[in-house]
Amino acid sequence: MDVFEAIAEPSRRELLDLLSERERPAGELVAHLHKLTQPAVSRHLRILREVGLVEVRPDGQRRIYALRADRLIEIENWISRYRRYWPRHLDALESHLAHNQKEPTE
Amino acid sequence: MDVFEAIAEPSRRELLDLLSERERPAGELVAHLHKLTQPAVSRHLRILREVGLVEVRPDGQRRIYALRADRLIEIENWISRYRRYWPRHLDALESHLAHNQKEPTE
DNA sequence: AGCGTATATACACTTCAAGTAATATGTTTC
DNA sequence: GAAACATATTACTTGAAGTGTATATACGCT
Repeated sequence: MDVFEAIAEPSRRELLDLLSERERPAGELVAHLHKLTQPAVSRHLRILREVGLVEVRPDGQRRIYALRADRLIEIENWISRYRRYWPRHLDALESHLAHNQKEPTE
Repeated sequence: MDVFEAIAEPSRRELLDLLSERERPAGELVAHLHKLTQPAVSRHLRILREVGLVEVRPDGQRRIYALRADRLIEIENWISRYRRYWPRHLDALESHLAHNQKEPTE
Protein backbone atom coordinates (compact mmCIF):
# COMPACT_ATOMS: atom_id res chain seq x y z
CA MET A 1 0.00 0.00 0.00
CA ASP A 2 1.31 3.44 -0.85
CA VAL A 3 0.75 6.88 0.65
CA PHE A 4 -2.19 7.72 -1.61
CA GLU A 5 -3.93 4.46 -0.75
CA ALA A 6 -3.20 5.00 2.92
CA ILE A 7 -5.00 8.33 3.05
CA ALA A 8 -7.88 7.17 0.86
CA GLU A 9 -9.48 5.63 3.93
CA PRO A 10 -11.17 8.30 6.06
CA SER A 11 -10.31 6.59 9.33
CA ARG A 12 -6.63 6.81 8.62
CA ARG A 13 -6.91 10.49 7.73
CA GLU A 14 -8.64 11.02 11.03
CA LEU A 15 -5.80 9.24 12.82
CA LEU A 16 -3.27 11.41 11.07
CA ASP A 17 -5.23 14.53 11.98
CA LEU A 18 -5.32 13.50 15.63
CA LEU A 19 -1.59 12.87 15.64
CA SER A 20 -0.88 16.16 13.91
CA GLU A 21 -2.02 17.79 17.16
CA ARG A 22 0.26 15.76 19.38
CA GLU A 23 1.56 12.26 19.89
CA ARG A 24 -0.94 9.99 21.61
CA PRO A 25 -1.20 6.51 23.04
CA ALA A 26 -3.10 3.91 21.01
CA GLY A 27 -5.95 3.80 23.48
CA GLU A 28 -6.62 7.51 23.10
CA LEU A 29 -6.85 7.07 19.34
CA VAL A 30 -9.27 4.19 19.81
CA ALA A 31 -11.39 6.39 22.04
CA HIS A 32 -11.61 9.07 19.34
CA LEU A 33 -12.54 6.70 16.53
CA HIS A 34 -15.63 5.39 18.23
CA LYS A 35 -17.09 4.15 14.96
CA LEU A 36 -14.40 1.43 14.92
CA THR A 37 -13.40 -1.35 17.31
CA GLN A 38 -10.01 -1.42 18.97
CA PRO A 39 -8.64 -4.10 16.61
CA ALA A 40 -9.77 -2.08 13.60
CA VAL A 41 -7.93 0.99 14.80
CA SER A 42 -4.89 -1.13 15.56
CA ARG A 43 -4.87 -2.40 12.03
CA HIS A 44 -5.09 1.10 10.57
CA LEU A 45 -2.22 2.19 12.78
CA ARG A 46 -0.21 -0.72 11.51
CA ILE A 47 -0.85 0.29 7.92
CA LEU A 48 0.16 3.86 8.66
CA ARG A 49 3.32 2.63 10.31
CA GLU A 50 4.18 0.32 7.43
CA VAL A 51 3.68 3.12 4.94
CA GLY A 52 5.86 5.35 7.10
CA LEU A 53 3.31 7.94 8.13
CA VAL A 54 3.49 7.25 11.85
CA GLU A 55 6.02 5.93 14.27
CA VAL A 56 5.51 4.23 17.61
CA ARG A 57 7.47 3.78 20.77
CA PRO A 58 6.63 1.68 23.81
CA ASP A 59 5.82 3.40 27.10
CA GLY A 60 5.19 0.68 29.65
CA GLN A 61 2.08 -1.14 28.55
CA ARG A 62 1.17 1.64 26.21
CA ARG A 63 2.27 2.38 22.69
CA ILE A 64 2.78 6.02 21.89
CA TYR A 65 2.08 6.97 18.30
CA ALA A 66 3.48 10.04 16.59
CA LEU A 67 3.02 11.54 13.19
CA ARG A 68 5.78 11.21 10.65
CA ALA A 69 4.78 13.56 7.90
CA ASP A 70 7.74 13.15 5.58
CA ARG A 71 6.06 10.94 3.04
CA LEU A 72 3.00 13.14 2.87
CA ILE A 73 5.23 15.27 0.72
CA GLU A 74 4.36 12.81 -2.02
CA ILE A 75 0.79 14.04 -1.84
CA GLU A 76 1.98 17.65 -1.74
CA ASN A 77 4.19 16.86 -4.70
CA TRP A 78 1.32 15.64 -6.77
CA ILE A 79 -1.36 18.11 -5.77
CA SER A 80 0.95 21.10 -6.21
CA ARG A 81 0.82 20.77 -9.97
CA TYR A 82 -2.90 21.37 -9.86
CA ARG A 83 -2.69 24.57 -7.89
CA ARG A 84 -2.64 26.60 -11.05
CA TYR A 85 -6.22 25.58 -11.69
CA TRP A 86 -7.55 27.43 -8.71
CA PRO A 87 -5.65 30.67 -8.41
CA ARG A 88 -8.87 32.51 -7.67
CA HIS A 89 -10.15 29.79 -5.36
CA LEU A 90 -8.24 30.81 -2.30
CA ASP A 91 -11.17 32.90 -1.18
CA ALA A 92 -13.43 30.07 -2.13
CA LEU A 93 -11.19 27.76 -0.16
CA GLU A 94 -11.63 29.81 2.94
CA SER A 95 -15.37 29.90 2.41
CA HIS A 96 -15.27 26.15 1.86
CA LEU A 97 -13.40 25.63 5.11
CA ALA A 98 -15.84 27.77 7.02
CA HIS A 99 -18.76 25.93 5.48
CA ASN A 100 -17.35 22.53 6.42
CA GLN A 101 -16.77 23.58 9.96
CA LYS A 102 -20.37 24.65 10.32
CA GLU A 103 -21.93 21.54 8.83
CA PRO A 104 -22.99 18.92 11.34
CA THR A 105 -21.13 15.63 11.05
CA GLU A 106 -23.39 12.62 10.66
CA MET B 1 -16.15 6.82 -4.13
CA ASP B 2 -14.69 10.11 -3.05
CA VAL B 3 -11.83 12.26 -4.30
CA PHE B 4 -9.24 10.61 -2.06
CA GLU B 5 -10.26 7.15 -3.21
CA ALA B 6 -10.29 8.31 -6.80
CA ILE B 7 -6.67 9.39 -6.76
CA ALA B 8 -5.51 6.41 -4.73
CA GLU B 9 -5.36 4.39 -7.92
CA PRO B 10 -2.20 5.26 -9.90
CA SER B 11 -3.89 4.89 -13.29
CA ARG B 12 -6.37 7.58 -12.44
CA ARG B 13 -3.63 9.94 -11.28
CA GLU B 14 -1.91 9.33 -14.56
CA LEU B 15 -5.10 10.18 -16.42
CA LEU B 16 -5.43 13.40 -14.46
CA ASP B 17 -1.83 14.27 -15.16
CA LEU B 18 -2.35 13.76 -18.88
CA LEU B 19 -5.44 15.91 -18.85
CA SER B 20 -3.71 18.63 -16.87
CA GLU B 21 -1.63 19.22 -19.98
CA ARG B 22 -4.59 19.52 -22.31
CA GLU B 23 -7.96 17.98 -23.04
CA ARG B 24 -7.70 14.75 -25.00
CA PRO B 25 -9.90 12.17 -26.68
CA ALA B 26 -10.43 8.86 -24.89
CA GLY B 27 -8.41 6.97 -27.45
CA GLU B 28 -5.34 9.09 -26.81
CA LEU B 29 -5.60 8.36 -23.12
CA VAL B 30 -5.90 4.65 -23.85
CA ALA B 31 -2.75 4.89 -25.96
CA HIS B 32 -0.84 6.42 -23.05
CA LEU B 33 -1.94 3.90 -20.47
CA HIS B 34 -0.58 0.90 -22.29
CA LYS B 35 -0.60 -1.22 -19.17
CA LEU B 36 -4.41 -1.28 -19.28
CA THR B 37 -6.95 -2.37 -21.89
CA GLN B 38 -9.32 0.10 -23.48
CA PRO B 39 -12.30 -0.96 -21.30
CA ALA B 40 -10.21 -0.61 -18.16
CA VAL B 41 -9.28 2.97 -19.06
CA SER B 42 -12.90 3.67 -19.91
CA ARG B 43 -13.98 2.53 -16.45
CA HIS B 44 -11.41 4.73 -14.76
CA LEU B 45 -12.60 7.68 -16.82
CA ARG B 46 -16.11 6.94 -15.74
CA ILE B 47 -15.08 6.93 -12.09
CA LEU B 48 -13.26 10.23 -12.54
CA ARG B 49 -16.33 11.70 -14.19
CA GLU B 50 -18.64 10.47 -11.46
CA VAL B 51 -16.43 11.94 -8.78
CA GLY B 52 -16.33 15.21 -10.72
CA LEU B 53 -12.65 15.33 -11.60
CA VAL B 54 -13.14 15.23 -15.37
CA GLU B 55 -15.79 16.22 -17.83
CA VAL B 56 -16.50 14.89 -21.29
CA ARG B 57 -18.08 16.14 -24.44
CA PRO B 58 -18.85 14.27 -27.64
CA ASP B 59 -16.96 15.15 -30.81
CA GLY B 60 -18.32 12.91 -33.54
CA GLN B 61 -17.43 9.38 -32.58
CA ARG B 62 -14.89 10.58 -30.12
CA ARG B 63 -15.28 11.62 -26.55
CA ILE B 64 -13.12 14.55 -25.51
CA TYR B 65 -12.10 14.47 -21.86
CA ALA B 66 -11.01 17.52 -19.89
CA LEU B 67 -9.76 18.03 -16.39
CA ARG B 68 -12.03 19.56 -13.82
CA ALA B 69 -9.78 20.33 -10.93
CA ASP B 70 -12.25 21.97 -8.55
CA ARG B 71 -12.69 19.03 -6.22
CA LEU B 72 -8.98 18.42 -5.97
CA ILE B 73 -9.15 21.35 -3.59
CA GLU B 74 -10.34 18.79 -1.05
CA ILE B 75 -6.91 17.19 -1.26
CA GLU B 76 -5.24 20.60 -1.05
CA ASN B 77 -7.48 21.36 1.90
CA TRP B 78 -6.34 18.35 3.80
CA ILE B 79 -2.66 18.29 2.90
CA SER B 80 -2.23 21.98 3.65
CA ARG B 81 -2.48 21.37 7.37
CA TYR B 82 0.61 19.20 7.16
CA ARG B 83 2.76 21.77 5.46
CA ARG B 84 4.06 23.02 8.76
CA TYR B 85 5.86 19.72 9.22
CA TRP B 86 8.19 20.33 6.37
CA PRO B 87 9.14 23.98 6.38
CA ARG B 88 12.73 23.05 5.67
CA HIS B 89 11.81 20.43 3.12
CA LEU B 90 11.31 22.76 0.23
CA ASP B 91 14.87 22.19 -0.84
CA ALA B 92 14.41 18.52 -0.21
CA LEU B 93 11.23 18.69 -2.24
CA GLU B 94 13.07 20.09 -5.19
CA SER B 95 15.74 17.45 -4.87
CA HIS B 96 13.01 14.88 -4.61
CA LEU B 97 11.38 16.14 -7.78
CA ALA B 98 14.64 16.08 -9.65
CA HIS B 99 15.34 12.57 -8.44
CA ASN B 100 11.94 11.31 -9.55
CA GLN B 101 12.34 12.82 -12.96
CA LYS B 102 15.64 11.07 -13.45
CA GLU B 103 14.45 7.63 -12.36
CA PRO B 104 13.43 5.37 -15.21
CA THR B 105 9.75 4.46 -15.28
CA GLU B 106 9.11 0.75 -15.32
C1' DA C 1 -27.73 -0.66 -44.96
C1' DG C 2 -23.29 -2.30 -44.07
C1' DC C 3 -18.91 -1.70 -42.35
C1' DG C 4 -15.30 0.46 -39.69
C1' DT C 5 -14.05 3.13 -35.79
C1' DA C 6 -14.45 4.86 -31.12
C1' DT C 7 -15.69 3.95 -26.74
C1' DA C 8 -19.01 2.48 -23.11
C1' DT C 9 -20.96 -1.44 -20.57
C1' DA C 10 -21.73 -6.36 -19.07
C1' DC C 11 -19.84 -10.42 -17.34
C1' DA C 12 -16.79 -13.30 -14.90
C1' DC C 13 -13.20 -13.55 -12.03
C1' DT C 14 -9.46 -12.42 -8.66
C1' DT C 15 -7.58 -9.94 -5.05
C1' DC C 16 -7.60 -7.73 -1.02
C1' DA C 17 -9.42 -4.16 2.13
C1' DA C 18 -12.41 -3.45 5.99
C1' DG C 19 -15.08 -4.99 9.61
C1' DT C 20 -15.72 -7.95 14.07
C1' DA C 21 -14.91 -11.48 17.75
C1' DA C 22 -11.65 -14.04 19.80
C1' DT C 23 -7.27 -14.52 21.28
C1' DA C 24 -2.32 -13.67 22.04
C1' DT C 25 1.40 -10.99 23.96
C1' DG C 26 3.83 -7.77 26.86
C1' DT C 27 3.78 -4.71 30.90
C1' DT C 28 2.24 -3.25 35.39
C1' DT C 29 0.22 -3.91 39.78
C1' DC C 30 -0.74 -6.40 43.80
C1' DG D 1 2.62 -15.70 40.14
C1' DA D 2 -2.07 -14.08 39.18
C1' DA D 3 -4.87 -10.56 37.61
C1' DA D 4 -5.57 -6.41 35.23
C1' DC D 5 -4.47 -3.52 31.57
C1' DA D 6 -3.03 -2.13 26.90
C1' DT D 7 -2.82 -3.31 22.48
C1' DA D 8 -1.36 -6.36 18.57
C1' DT D 9 -2.61 -10.36 15.80
C1' DT D 10 -5.48 -14.15 14.01
C1' DA D 11 -9.43 -16.08 11.87
C1' DC D 12 -13.24 -15.26 9.49
C1' DT D 13 -16.91 -12.84 6.70
C1' DT D 14 -18.32 -9.47 3.58
C1' DG D 15 -17.98 -6.55 -0.03
C1' DA D 16 -15.40 -3.32 -2.81
C1' DA D 17 -12.20 -2.60 -6.38
C1' DG D 18 -9.41 -4.03 -9.94
C1' DT D 19 -8.66 -6.69 -14.36
C1' DG D 20 -9.48 -8.81 -19.23
C1' DT D 21 -12.76 -10.46 -22.50
C1' DA D 22 -16.90 -10.05 -24.87
C1' DT D 23 -20.26 -7.29 -26.44
C1' DA D 24 -23.21 -3.18 -27.00
C1' DT D 25 -23.86 1.43 -28.63
C1' DA D 26 -23.01 5.71 -31.22
C1' DC D 27 -21.00 8.01 -35.03
C1' DG D 28 -18.75 8.49 -39.70
C1' DC D 29 -18.17 6.94 -44.27
C1' DT D 30 -19.45 4.67 -48.50
